Amino acid sequence: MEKLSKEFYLQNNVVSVAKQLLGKVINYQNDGILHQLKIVETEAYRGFNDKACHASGGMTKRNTVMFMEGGRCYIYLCYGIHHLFNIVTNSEGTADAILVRAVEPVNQSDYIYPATDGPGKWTKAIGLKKDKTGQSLISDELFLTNMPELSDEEIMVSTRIGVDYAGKDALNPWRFYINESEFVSKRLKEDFLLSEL
DNA sequence: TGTAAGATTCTA
DNA sequence: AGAATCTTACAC
Repeated sequence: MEKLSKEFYLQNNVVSVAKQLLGKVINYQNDGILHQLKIVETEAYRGFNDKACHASGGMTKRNTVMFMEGGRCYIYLCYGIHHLFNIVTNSEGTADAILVRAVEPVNQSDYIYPATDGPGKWTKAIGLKKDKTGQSLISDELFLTNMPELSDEEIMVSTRIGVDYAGKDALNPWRFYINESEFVSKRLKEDFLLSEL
């Protein structure tokens, strides 16, 4: 499959890119194994005007990579335990990023993996940790491959999980997931299909 | 140097 | 519903 190019990550609408990422495959070379995981759940975080975003208070040591040019990963430690993986998008100076909340193994033999139905779970399953933050997604070690775009009838829209502290911004419908996937981390009763928007 | 708060997960 | 667990950010 074709590797996603720099141009894909440089798009300036992070909410749109979060939708486009559904169905695409994360390829991660680790321990001599090429892990291939299909993205089934994402959340968009906007650098500007989004209190839920780590960059809303400006640049810090942790979030510096979010301000860099799109096409890198931003991985941080959550609750002292979980390594959460984000895809940085847009041009340099704009701190947009997309959290990958759930994936499913591509190959049948990969189902030996531990659970991959949560943002902290899937990174643990393949040994992807915060020491890889800033890593290019156009590298041989870590990259995404393209897949046919999904239709609006297959995509569910939702509010983002665990960001109540963000007040009004917590209401933004910026979480997306593949409805038919068994690996989605959480379903809310108010979620709806993108085609019904 | 001290402290409060997590983009979560697991258990009771 | 509550604990686990520790880095990060920011106040003093």
